[in-house]
Amino acid sequence: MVARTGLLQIGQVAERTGLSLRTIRFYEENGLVRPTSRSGGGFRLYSDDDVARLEVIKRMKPLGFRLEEMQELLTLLADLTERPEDAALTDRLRMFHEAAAARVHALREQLDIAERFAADLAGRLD
Amino acid sequence: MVARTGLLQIGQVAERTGLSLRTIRFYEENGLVRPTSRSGGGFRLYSDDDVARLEVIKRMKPLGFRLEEMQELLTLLADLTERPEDAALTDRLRMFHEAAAARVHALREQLDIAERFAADLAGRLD
DNA sequence: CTCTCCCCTGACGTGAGGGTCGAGTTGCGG
DNA sequence: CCGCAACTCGACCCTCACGTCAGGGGAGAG
Repeated sequence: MVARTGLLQIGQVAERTGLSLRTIRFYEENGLVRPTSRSGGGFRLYSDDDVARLEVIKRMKPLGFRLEEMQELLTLLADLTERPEDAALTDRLRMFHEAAAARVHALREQLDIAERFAADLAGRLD
Repeated sequence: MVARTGLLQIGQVAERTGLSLRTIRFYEENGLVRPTSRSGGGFRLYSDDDVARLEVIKRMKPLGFRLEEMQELLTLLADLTERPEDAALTDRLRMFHEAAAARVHALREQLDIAERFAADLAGRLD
């Protein structure tokens, strides 16, 4: 039985987020999400905040950022909620937004090409 | 000066297709596109058909097929133009089309998530 | 001839994970 | 308390589609 402390084991986190155990551990190795604590035996124990962080990463993934960049963006967003006035932070965020917009554009083009190719294939099926 | 035989060196093909030299060579290593011939010194010489083949591959890429699958699809399409009656070929093509449609769907979802995330970022820039 | 490109092969690196393994942990039922 | 199934651990190798680097060869201009 899991304690009602709200801490989850990696398997439960995986179920909740749709990420694989391996992926979650991989993110930790790369400094993206460290579990709040460990059990006596060494099991990773995640807080709701940890899970939220993982879910943000999951939402970022389609943008094609690298893990390193996602890490930067996560800490940037955290810093910004603490010091929203900081111009340097805002500038950095603007750059991320531009990159995201560019990526959205690229994704739209890919979708377009993919749709046309699928239509071509369909045309062959007469 | 390049001979007017219509044969292109790899660099010219790269320029024409937007693929990198490395990528073109890699495709050859994996049996996707073999240059029609070689110069005396061993330079790859590509015909227009070769280039067309590369361009088909480029259009397939957003669908996320693996190189092996692209190769199969390319030969399948070639076989189909020769024997359009063959039911086995048509079936195989139908499977490719289904996979393509699924991938298009997935791409659309990714685009959706990406757009929402970009909008979130924009919202932070007030 | 040299100079300057362009091209060659071969080997190793990278990014984001996936698979597998043997060993240790947890916690329930009895 | 013991047994046991389910869960987890770290460590390792595998994959895919290239990028990158090293060391060399070919083509044509001057």
